[in-house]
Amino acid sequence: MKRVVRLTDVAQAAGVSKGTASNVFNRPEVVRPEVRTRVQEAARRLGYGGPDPRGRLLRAGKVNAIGIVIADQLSYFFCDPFARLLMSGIAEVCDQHGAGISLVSGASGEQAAWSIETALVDGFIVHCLEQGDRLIEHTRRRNLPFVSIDLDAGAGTSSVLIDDRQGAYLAARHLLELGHRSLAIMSLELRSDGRFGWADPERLGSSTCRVERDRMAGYAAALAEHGLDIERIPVMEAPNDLIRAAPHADQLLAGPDEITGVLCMSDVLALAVIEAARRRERRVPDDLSVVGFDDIPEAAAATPPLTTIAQPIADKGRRAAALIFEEAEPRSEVLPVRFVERGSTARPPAGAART
Amino acid sequence: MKRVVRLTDVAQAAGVSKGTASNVFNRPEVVRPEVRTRVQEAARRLGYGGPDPRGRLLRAGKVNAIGIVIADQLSYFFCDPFARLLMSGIAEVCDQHGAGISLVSGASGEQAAWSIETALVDGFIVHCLEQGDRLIEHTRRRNLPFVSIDLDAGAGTSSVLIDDRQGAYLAARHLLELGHRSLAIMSLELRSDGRFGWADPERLGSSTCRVERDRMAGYAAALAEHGLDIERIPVMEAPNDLIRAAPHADQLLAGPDEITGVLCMSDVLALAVIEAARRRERRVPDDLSVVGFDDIPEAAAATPPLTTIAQPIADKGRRAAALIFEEAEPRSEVLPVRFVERGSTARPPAGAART
DNA sequence: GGCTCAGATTGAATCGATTCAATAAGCGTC
DNA sequence: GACGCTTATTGAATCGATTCAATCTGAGCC
Repeated sequence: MKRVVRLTDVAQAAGVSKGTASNVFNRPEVVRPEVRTRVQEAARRLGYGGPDPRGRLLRAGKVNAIGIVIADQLSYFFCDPFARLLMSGIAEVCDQHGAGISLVSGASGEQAAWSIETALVDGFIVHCLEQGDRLIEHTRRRNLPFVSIDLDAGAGTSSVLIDDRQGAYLAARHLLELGHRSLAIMSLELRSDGRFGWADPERLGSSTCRVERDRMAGYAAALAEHGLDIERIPVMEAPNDLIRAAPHADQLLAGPDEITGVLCMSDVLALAVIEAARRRERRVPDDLSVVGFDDIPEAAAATPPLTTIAQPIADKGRRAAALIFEEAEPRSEVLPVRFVERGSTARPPAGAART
Repeated sequence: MKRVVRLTDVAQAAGVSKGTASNVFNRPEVVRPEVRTRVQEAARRLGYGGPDPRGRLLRAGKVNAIGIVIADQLSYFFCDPFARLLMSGIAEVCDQHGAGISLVSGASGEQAAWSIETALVDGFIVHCLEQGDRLIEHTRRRNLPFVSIDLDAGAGTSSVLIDDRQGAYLAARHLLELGHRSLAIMSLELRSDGRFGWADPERLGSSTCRVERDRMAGYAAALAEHGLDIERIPVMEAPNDLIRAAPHADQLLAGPDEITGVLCMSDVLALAVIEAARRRERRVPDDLSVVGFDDIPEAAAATPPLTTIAQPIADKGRRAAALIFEEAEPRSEVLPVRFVERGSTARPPAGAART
């Protein structure tokens, strides 16, 4: 394989200096037309691919792209509805600024650190529920502007958040006001250890993830108002993915107590529960009420349409990207949540109601 | 703003040479523990963010990311169902190779060339229907491995394709065999000039886009077998987007002739037609048959579920990415298409059938 | 012809790292 | 104490471009 053509080679072939050759490509107007064509001629003859961005980059400094870090595989970006909406918000703002997007996966531990350290970007947006602190730490080391989404990055860094506690509170209050007393919680991963299934109270308390902790606290507050103790409520932890959540949803509904309402920490989990209910021939909402969280587009289109807590997902992305480009002082933005009542919740079946 | 800390600064502060400092970060095992900690100490004190990838890159050569070029805005990646599937296939293979993904938009002319020229990637995958040649040309100049999807890039470059002609042929034959004779075509953009609406035969012939041309040829072949001339068939050109296609779908159905079947060049267009039919109170498939193309997940979930031509979209992405990483001789791969009959097609209404 | 001045071209310095041949240091042996 | 051997460290070369002060060129004018 013959060596690749460099700017120097072109300059030499055209009989001009490197500086002039560089100008031909970057400020063609300053070089005499005949010289310009001579250089272009030489470039074509040698098959020169234009100034190598690697060299240029070093001098110019700016990459003109921002990196999005997630804790999952890259394919997650395009499969998960939440991630897609978030990304389209980010992409919108990047389009406006003519910046590119680099996707960085923090999936495998070792790899993650390296991916973040070597990502060629001008700034980072970090989004992840699990593993957040680890990735944030790596990202912070890069000394680049960065914004975290749904992650409390501590002082000195920007973040875009919602009031998860309030959202969860509204969801739980809704079911309680309908008269439900036999509730269960379908939870996202509480600790980043890949263990799913029934979660005991000890595990609830020790959750390392802010989002899950706050939502749990919101549920707890609403329950307490109705004299219920969250530690007495069955909590099932499941991966946020329709397929992998299915067995856990089944297990939840197969539990000993007859549950009349399920509080789900995401719409995807809620849809999994509805699916599981269908398999067990329990009708939603007549036999079982389900509340989601997020309000992804699939929520409104589901049968029955999902009662859920709406959060402005695309806005989250837009705001995060905007914060990167603003280069303003680090600050946190909290976006509003909203309760959306649709068809997946109703009063509990007459027989099951108890005070 | 104080200047950023460089490796040199750290080396100096720790009283070692630049070479040793570099080793501390890249091959820590070769430097004596006490020196190592001394350097790490200095790095921490100065707030050094680790070796700057820009410098490293120049020396090392490899970026460890591939670029995906599209003709649309970046947000298209996350909105269009086809693009999403394609990307998840690409992402899967990238995950396996531990490579990142950079999204490159070729949306605005000027910008496009620059984005491609300056993208920091080891290779390109180009996907676009319109504007293909222009983008391919820019990409080829980079002298990097590249693969085009759905685009005939000519000899010397790899591409992943499907047999568009055959797919379209199968779609048209299906409607014709059901007895439809009053057909219309809902077409993707035939020329990259942003003009939509009724397309005259002259425009059909001069299409600059391979995919559209081949599909049109497939339709024409099936029509010819039943003695019909494609030039006599109304063709409506529309943007491939549920919302922007709506007015064109309306216009198509409002046409003078009573149409009983619509051949759509994509599922998105087909869904737009079904929507338009619903608005005009024409029942699908009883009053109107609709055939799509692509078989996106939404096709099976639609009401009625869409009869369409299935193509292996995620596989296209997987194969394209694989070709990049293989670094094999350029070659073209043609993936299979398959006719999928669902609920959006039926015999034409009795009154409308004519021979 | 000599002088001025604007515009074109040059060439050295720079960006921030990695690499590797050469050197230095440390250690055991005879 | 000299010799070889291993291991650690150094320093210069390199990657591929951009930038800018200095130099060169040539036209216009007196």
